[in-house]
Amino acid sequence: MNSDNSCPAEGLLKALSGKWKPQIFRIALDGPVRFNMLLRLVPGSNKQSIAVALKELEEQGLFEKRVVTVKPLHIEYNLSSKGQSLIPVFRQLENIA
Amino acid sequence: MNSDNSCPAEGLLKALSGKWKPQIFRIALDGPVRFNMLLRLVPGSNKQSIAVALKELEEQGLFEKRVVTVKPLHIEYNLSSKGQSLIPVFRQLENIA
DNA sequence: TTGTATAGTCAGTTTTACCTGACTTATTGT
DNA sequence: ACAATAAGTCAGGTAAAACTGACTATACAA
Repeated sequence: MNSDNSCPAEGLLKALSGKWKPQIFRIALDGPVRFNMLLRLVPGSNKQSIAVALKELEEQGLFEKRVVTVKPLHIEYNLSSKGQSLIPVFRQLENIA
Repeated sequence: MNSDNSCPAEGLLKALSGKWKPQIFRIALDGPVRFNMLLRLVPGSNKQSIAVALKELEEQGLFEKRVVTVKPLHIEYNLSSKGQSLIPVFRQLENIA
């Protein structure tokens, strides 16, 4: 188990690491995301990977899951306040890259 | 191969991802780092992992390797200018965490 | 010349991450 | 009633990341 924290940034970096989470987070900047939507939007992705990524982003407290009880009844994921606090960081990374 | 870049931040996130790179980067904020130094400072690490991490950080252009030709002749790694541009981002992550 | 320190490499194994295809459950639309 | 869409789960397999222990090479120091 890793909670050594001599490096506080480690947890957040891990929360955004992996093959799909950066892309998913990026898309979530533009508004709520949904499972099948991501499956369509993220080229090369698959159900399992999207599901795992969404679960981890939620567990890490960056996304919030909610059931939307309108018309065709769906589930959406929004940035939590912690997730939103990452927006400027993410933008900064885009500038540097 | 992944150079899709619909997500510019992805490369930098990857460059700081993995079990050891965040800690190593964090230490490098305080000044030049060296192989055996990291082996001592990073608990639970091992030669191989440190070597791979340093190589990747260098390849990604965040670290610069140089041979220091003084007395006991050693090798040190410093933040490149790109690496330095990540400092405020890293600090921000520490604040959010 | 024997030993110690630095800075690694290499082969083999284990652990973690990711992928695939089949299956599920609930809610709609025709 | 039948098919479609949304949002998944599950088992099994492959690929990537990390770990271990043994080994190498160069420079000093005693």
